[in-house]
Amino acid sequence: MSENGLELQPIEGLQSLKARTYEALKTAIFEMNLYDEKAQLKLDERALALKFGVSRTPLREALAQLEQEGLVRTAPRRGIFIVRRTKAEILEMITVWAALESMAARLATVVARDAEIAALHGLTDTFSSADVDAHMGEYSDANIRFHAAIIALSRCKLIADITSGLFMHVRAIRQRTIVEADRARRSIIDHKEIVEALEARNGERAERLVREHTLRLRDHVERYVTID
Amino acid sequence: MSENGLELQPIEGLQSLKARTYEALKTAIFEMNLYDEKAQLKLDERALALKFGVSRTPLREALAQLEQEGLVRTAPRRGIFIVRRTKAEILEMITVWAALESMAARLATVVARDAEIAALHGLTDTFSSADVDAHMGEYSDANIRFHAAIIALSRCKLIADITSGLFMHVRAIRQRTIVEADRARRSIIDHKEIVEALEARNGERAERLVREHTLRLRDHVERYVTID
DNA sequence: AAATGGAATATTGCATACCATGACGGCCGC
DNA sequence: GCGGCCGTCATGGTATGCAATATTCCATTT
Repeated sequence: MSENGLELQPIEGLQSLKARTYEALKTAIFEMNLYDEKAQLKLDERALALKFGVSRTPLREALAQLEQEGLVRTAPRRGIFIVRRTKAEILEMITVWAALESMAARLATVVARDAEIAALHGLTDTFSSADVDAHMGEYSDANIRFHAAIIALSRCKLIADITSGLFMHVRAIRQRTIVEADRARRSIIDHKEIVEALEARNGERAERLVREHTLRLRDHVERYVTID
Repeated sequence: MSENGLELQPIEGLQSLKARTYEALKTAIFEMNLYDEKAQLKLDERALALKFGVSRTPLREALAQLEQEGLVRTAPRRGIFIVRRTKAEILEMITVWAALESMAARLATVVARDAEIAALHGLTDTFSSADVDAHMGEYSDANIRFHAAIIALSRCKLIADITSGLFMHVRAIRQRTIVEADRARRSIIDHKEIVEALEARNGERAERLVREHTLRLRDHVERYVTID
């Protein structure tokens, strides 16, 4: 790459402390939400500042951003608390997801190129209904990428932004969700029907299929997943 | 209320400077976007701190939140810039709005009570197609409240939050939009059909009507509204 | 012994001072 | 005369210190 052999990737290493602290906190909060379950939801500014090796100022600015994003809630003289999503909130997120992805599918039938839609086959055809049980992990990955692909095909950056923000909150639950085999089989069928609708440029049908598919996920979570 | 007759509401008057600065900046940015058109997009931390009578610290925390929200962008040593939305971004926002409000209408057919749906008549029946021309201002208000009411009926707080965030960005454009009389007449008819679908508890139809209604607005903006 | 009030402590909110860095202008050299 | 380089200045980034307030515990009183 570089003429003198030095691996100098476009710097990128030196952002502001605020930005780096923001990212670090985000992942830290995510980790805590995953593993520590009921553990300490209370954070301490100075302890965090010490832990990250920065002053309280950039840390507080990062916290202000996270508060705006709804990940933490700061109570004066009480501490900073990690906001834990209730099951109702998770369900609302999946509902919004359904609305946005179904709209994305509609848009995709208008703006996506044939080749792009055809590429979706690579995320569905590799899994036959038979061997889903054996490769559940891989399928879960392909599942997520399939939905992300549809959103990308819509060319709507705002939908992509909002859904990625939602995904960040939901993935903790999603990983906890036991995806039974029969749901996966149904999912695969759904996906193939969605691809067919996209290829037929049938916006109404694609939208409806995606919506129903995701709303089924919501109902499943509502019935069988327990949070807290 | 209180046993000794004293009317003591929990003070509530004093928020943190950060919160108040945040609100003040938000409205200030909105005002600038409305009137100053091409005017100064560059802000100065110290000048703003002086203007608001606070130190740079709470001001910067408020700016961090606004940056997270996408209203401003801060460039080191260059200044803080008000982010101006492009027309494409506005169109994306209306598209997302269509997706969310149509989903809200669907949800409303399930969870809303009859009385709540009936209350929508108060926002539509007062305007006959005839006298729309005379009371365009009032109609514009009722129009906005009608859509807000549908979202409220869905009982989905997340949809309400996201759409109110979008509205904040779009209203500057919405106010600039010349709502011609024939669009208003069409709009009234649409609204009445939507109320009918809600009363009939026809989720599919309510969703479709709301979606098409809002997507028509998008197409109108795309064709006839110029930004910048 | 229990309850209440006060004091001490701990923790956040805010302000100020300093630092690092990029922009801009002047000066020097070609 | 023009262009490049260097120095100064302006501006956002960071650290630290002080003030305000909530919490908690202990002492005193009933």
